[in-house]
Amino acid sequence: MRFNQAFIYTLREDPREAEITSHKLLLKAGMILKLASGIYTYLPLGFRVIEKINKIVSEEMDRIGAIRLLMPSVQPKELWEESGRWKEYGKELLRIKDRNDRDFVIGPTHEEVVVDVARHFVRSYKDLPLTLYQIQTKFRDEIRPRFGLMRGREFIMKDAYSFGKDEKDLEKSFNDMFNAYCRIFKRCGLKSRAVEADTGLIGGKGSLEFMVPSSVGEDEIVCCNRCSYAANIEKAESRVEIPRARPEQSIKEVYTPKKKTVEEVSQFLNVRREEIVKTLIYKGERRFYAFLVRGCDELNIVKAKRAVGETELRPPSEKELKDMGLHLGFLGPVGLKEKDIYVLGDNLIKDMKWCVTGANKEDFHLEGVKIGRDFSVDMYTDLRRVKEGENCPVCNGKLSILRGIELGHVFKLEDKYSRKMNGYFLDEKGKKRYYVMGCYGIGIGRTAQAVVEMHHDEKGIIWPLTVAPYDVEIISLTDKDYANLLHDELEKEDIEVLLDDRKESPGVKFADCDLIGIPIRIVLGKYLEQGKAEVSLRKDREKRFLISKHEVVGFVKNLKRELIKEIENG
RNA sequence: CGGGGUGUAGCGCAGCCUGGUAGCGCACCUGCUUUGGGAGCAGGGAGUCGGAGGUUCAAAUCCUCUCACCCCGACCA
Repeated sequence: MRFNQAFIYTLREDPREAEITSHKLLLKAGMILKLASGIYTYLPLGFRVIEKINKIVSEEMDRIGAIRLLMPSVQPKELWEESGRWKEYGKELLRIKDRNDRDFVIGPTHEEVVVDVARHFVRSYKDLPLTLYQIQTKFRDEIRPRFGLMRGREFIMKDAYSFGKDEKDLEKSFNDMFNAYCRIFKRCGLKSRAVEADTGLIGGKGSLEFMVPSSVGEDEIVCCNRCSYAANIEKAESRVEIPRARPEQSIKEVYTPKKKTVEEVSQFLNVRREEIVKTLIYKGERRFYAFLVRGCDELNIVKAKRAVGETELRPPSEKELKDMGLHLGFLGPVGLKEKDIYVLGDNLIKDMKWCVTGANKEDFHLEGVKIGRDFSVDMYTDLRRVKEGENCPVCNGKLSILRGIELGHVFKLEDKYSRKMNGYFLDEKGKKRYYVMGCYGIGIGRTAQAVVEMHHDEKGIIWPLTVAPYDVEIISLTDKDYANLLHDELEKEDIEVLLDDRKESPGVKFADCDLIGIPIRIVLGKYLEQGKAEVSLRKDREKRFLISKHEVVGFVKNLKRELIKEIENG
């Protein structure tokens, strides 16, 4: 490909809309163009990267026997009513009407459609297990699109769905998929890490996310320094030393004027934060809940939601609090039952013999409160957010918290959708049974951007060869004829080559080459008089090779092979 | 949805406070020169000043409303 034909337009200045490096670079290098918030055109260069990733993904899917198809992105409401998600999904689901006023959705995911496909054809246990996948554009009306392709509203996703006879089939498909994902991210030049995760809206039991550690990641992951334990903060657990408690006392009301925060109360009453029980009131779809955690802990809202089976929890309004006779800053568990509030306690408060709580009365707290005697808890569970430095729940090692970009997610769905949508088959005994399903996603665009985030320098992108838009860029400074010849020869050898044939100064060509990030560069310039071309790598410009004209093609072929091997060996 | 910010040529910005009919750099077009790290000279094209309404002899500039986009938070496979 010649630059003049390639539709490449780079930006000289930083685009104002971008904040993080990978987003800036994708825009500057002319890889993507924004059309609306969270909606992007993949320009020719960016699209080549997408296609490279798609190819790696489909090769790995094919390797584990998954079958590719393509499902519609516009889907009828009826299907979503069958699964119950027409009601559940909320505003993120883009709903549209056709000319006859019939309701449709733009697919944010394809469980419904794929079950519909399977149930049309798969009636016998002999057809199982089966895994179907597609690579397709999806739409989720995200509340806040951000960081370019990192969190778009329209985005390309590989989604796969496995259908099995039983748990054993599911286990096998799940493991195959897990291994495929490891290979995919490795081949893209990324160091991914699988972490335990909350299953969220899609539901089901087992769930692992594939994360790439990065400071710009939107998720927090908890990792053990000793064993392989790793979990999304939403799900993570830990072991905590519980300090020795004070002896039991009788309950006593104390005057605490304007002391609203745990910190203030702790200082004013001279008690440790661990001795205070913090009461957080939330309103769900069904009722009000009180979540009790130690004063030194924070409530993990995802765990809270899971515990009460609510999809949404919001803090009560001032009026709602007032109506219940409660005061922000002086909330406490004593007497909440009478107000018909469901009380949940974090596991760590269960054995407290003595604590300080709000008195549910302006400017007063209670001391010497004892659980069971002074108030009761409807349910104990893990509600707290894990903190850096706590102990690993598996091996007691130290936990650290880092940020990560979620690139893939594998779920065990079991029969959640097949049951609701009557997706069944007949087993060996002719008995009707529901598909045991798994679902597996990879964000393609997000993966592309994560690669940029991990591989760049101050000059631009440094594509790993496996996902680079081109393998080689030729910068021709003198001899046009030879440049053209070399270009054609390389193409003949299946080397993807970009020849910069623009009438630009050398500086511009070098700068663009570094910005766009093609892994191998061939400069045809002053050494051409000696019959030599100059070959260098984007990742290390210090190393340069002067290669005789007739050996260039062979040399580059070798180089490409080596670069690929390097990536695949990690 | 709450808080903050920005909309002026393809991109990045100045002009707005103090109203007088739009400017800079880059990019683009033409010509000549230049050619190993974002070239020089000369000439040129390009803007409903986000939109609507209002105030005024006169609005990019002042007022009201509105839309879009960005950031933080809430939220989210």
